[in-house]
Order: sequence, then C-alpha cells, then structure tokens
Amino acid sequence: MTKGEDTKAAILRTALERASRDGFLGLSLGSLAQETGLSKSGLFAHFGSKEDLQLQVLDASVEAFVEHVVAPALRKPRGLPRVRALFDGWLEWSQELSGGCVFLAIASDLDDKSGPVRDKLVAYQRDWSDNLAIAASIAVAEGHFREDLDTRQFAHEFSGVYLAYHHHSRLMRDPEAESRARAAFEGLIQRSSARS
Amino acid sequence: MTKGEDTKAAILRTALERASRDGFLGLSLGSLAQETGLSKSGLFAHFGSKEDLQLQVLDASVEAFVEHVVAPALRKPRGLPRVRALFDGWLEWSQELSGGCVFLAIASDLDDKSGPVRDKLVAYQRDWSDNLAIAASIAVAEGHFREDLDTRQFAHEFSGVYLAYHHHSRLMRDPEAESRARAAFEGLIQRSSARS
DNA sequence: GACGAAATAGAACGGTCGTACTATTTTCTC
DNA sequence: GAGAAAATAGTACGACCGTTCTATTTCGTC
Repeated sequence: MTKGEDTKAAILRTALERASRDGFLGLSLGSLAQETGLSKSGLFAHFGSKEDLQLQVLDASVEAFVEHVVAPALRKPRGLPRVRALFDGWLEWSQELSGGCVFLAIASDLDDKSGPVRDKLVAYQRDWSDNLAIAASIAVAEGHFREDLDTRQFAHEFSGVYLAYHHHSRLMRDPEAESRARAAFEGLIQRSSARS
Repeated sequence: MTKGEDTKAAILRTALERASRDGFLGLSLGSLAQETGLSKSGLFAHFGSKEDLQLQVLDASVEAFVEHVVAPALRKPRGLPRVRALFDGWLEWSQELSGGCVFLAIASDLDDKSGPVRDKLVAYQRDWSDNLAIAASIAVAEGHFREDLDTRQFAHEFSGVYLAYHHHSRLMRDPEAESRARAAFEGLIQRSSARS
C-alpha cells in the first residue's frame, strides 16, 4: 500500500466515524482535515470533490458493514441461526461507531435530496432488504420458518425492530431499548416459525 | 393577533416545512428569510438566536402534531378504536409535510449533540411514548387487549412499525411501504388482543 | 544521491453562516 | 395626525464553506 492510499484509508476511517455522528451535512472538509492532521487542500487532493468523498465514505461504510455483520452471519448454518446472527450483528453494528448507524445518520440528510450519493445509498439499502428476505426464505427452505411466510414482510418488520432499537437507544437513551428490541425480535421469530 | 405575531407564525409555518426536509442543520436563517420574503435581520429580530428559533419550531411542530394526530384520536372511543386512530393519524402525519416527519428529520441531527433543543425533543418523544403506552393500557382496561399485555413493549413495537414505514416510504420510496406497515400493525393488534 | 513523480501545504476565491448594530419604515394609541 | 412603539431593513463582522491554483515537501526508482 502506497503512502497516498494509506492516508486515504485513514481519512476514510475518520470520516466514517464523523459521518455517523454528524451525517453528511455536518461533515466538512475543514474539520475533517484538522482531525486527520492534514491541510484542507492536502486532504482535498485525495478526492475530486466533496461528493466524491461522500461516495467513498459510503463504500467504506458498506465494506465495514459486510465485514462486521454479513460475513460473520454467512459463516453460520443456513436458516434460523443465520437469521439470528444477522440480528445480533446488526445490533452490535449500531453501537460500533460513536454516532450510531452511519447509514441512518446519512439517510436523514439525503431523504429529499437527489443525486448519485442518494442513489448509491438507496441501492445499498435495497440490497440489504433483499438479503434479509433471502435469509428468511432460506430459513423457510430449511424448515425453520413457516412455508407460507411472506419473506418481504418479514424483512420489513425485521428492519422495524432495528429502527426502533436505534431510535430509542440513541435519541432517547432508553436503557431498556435493547431488551425491548430482543423481545420484539423473539416475537417476530416465533410467529415466523414452523409448527407455531 | 398583532402584526409581529402574525409574521412570526408565518415564519414558523415555513420553518416547519423546511425543517422536515432539511432538518435543523440545513435550516439557515438566510434561506428562511428569503423564503418568507423578509430580510435576514428582520427575521432574526423575532428570535433571539438560531437556537431560540429551533425551540420555537419544535413547539410549533408539537402543536401541529397534537392537532392532527392526538386530538382526533381522543375524540374516538377509548380502547382499540383510539389506538387505531393514533396509528392512522400518525401515518398521515408522516406525509403531511413535504419532508416527512419533522421529528425524525431533526432527531438525526440532534442525536449526538446536547443542549436545550435536544432536551426538549427528547422530552416530547418520551411524552409520546407514554401516551402510546397509556392508550394501550386503556385498551386493556376496556377488555380489547390482553390483561397481561406489556404496554411499554406495545408502545415500542408500535413505534417500530412507524419507523419502518417512514424509512421505507421516504428514503427507499417503496410503494409497498404502507401496506407492509398496515400488515405489521394488524399483526401487533392481533397478538395484543384479548381471546387470541 | 539525482530526479521525476506523488503527496502535501499554502494562499486566495466568492459565498454563506449566525449575529450585532444602526437606520428606516410601519403600526398603534391618544 | 403627531408621536411613541413595534416591526422591518440595511450593513458589517469574523468564521467557515468547497474549490482552485501554485508552491513545496516527501517518496520511489535508477
């Protein structure tokens, strides 16, 4: 790894952390430069524009997410164990960066914008939704979940459990958020399971 | 209503709309002045500071929320009908402003900050959570919901249904978001109901 | 160790930010 | 309708924004 690539990776690591706290709106080149010990123009030289930086932060976020959540789950047995691993990993993910889930942090300030950054985020989110539904359908195939389970509905409610957890733990700092989320998840699993 | 109060109300109405789209981070005095046809200093004179403006926007948001969601629900019969009205009203609320739910828009850029604006938002959110739990416990008392229902857990999952709806409809523009949310809600109602 | 290339710094740009201060206009009261 | 009070405009401030351009330093190769 060359010097430049090294620096860039360090910038992205810092940027990811910052984006989780302040979103993309609060992530300025000046403050990021200061935080990484570079000059503003020195940092800027690694990216053609702020938008390019955002796109690369997004890619780096997904890379981290796959490493921390998706990959470990894929090492688990197909079906229910993998679904559980996805949930556990996802919860951990939301606490990994100091500002919580970076995707949610940037989602809110991209909601009503348009452009490549939003497009990329949405594409990634769709992929994730698809993956949740696929994990559920594997659990159906393995006989863990009901034959007639609506796997897309399952994915939707799954994400609802996560979103409620994130909202209650992060904004409201509710100490019961995790136990509530786990209870909700168990309920979801139970009513999705075969031989209910 | 004096002229000044009139202008202030108009400013707040515009600010509310803008805050729903861009959050508090994206809501600048300059752009807000332009949008309301006032000079920047003319607008500023109505508020001692930007923070004061934010606090007042927050109060105005709650006022609107109570008017559009809480009050109509309170006119419904106690118990399940009221719970349903809260849900329906909440879904409508999320589509009322062009940027979606203003509370969620500003929640994400206050997550990790501290100060009076965040404190006020959190207080309001706790009130709302409490109200949901109370509505559920009334439904228990009326015999609509199970005696042993955990009403706080109900409130938590209720908000999860809303959050998933908001996320899927707003960020991902999923046309099925509403039907998914309604299905999730019906599931929640069903397993909370008496004589299941 | 020289030398071309890669990486970083520095300075400056027009713009917008929130805020303060001083005019000017509009409204209300008698 | 005069005059006080309220409401709005104008201007300026220092700070930071993203971006561009031109140095300067550091690195990798022969």
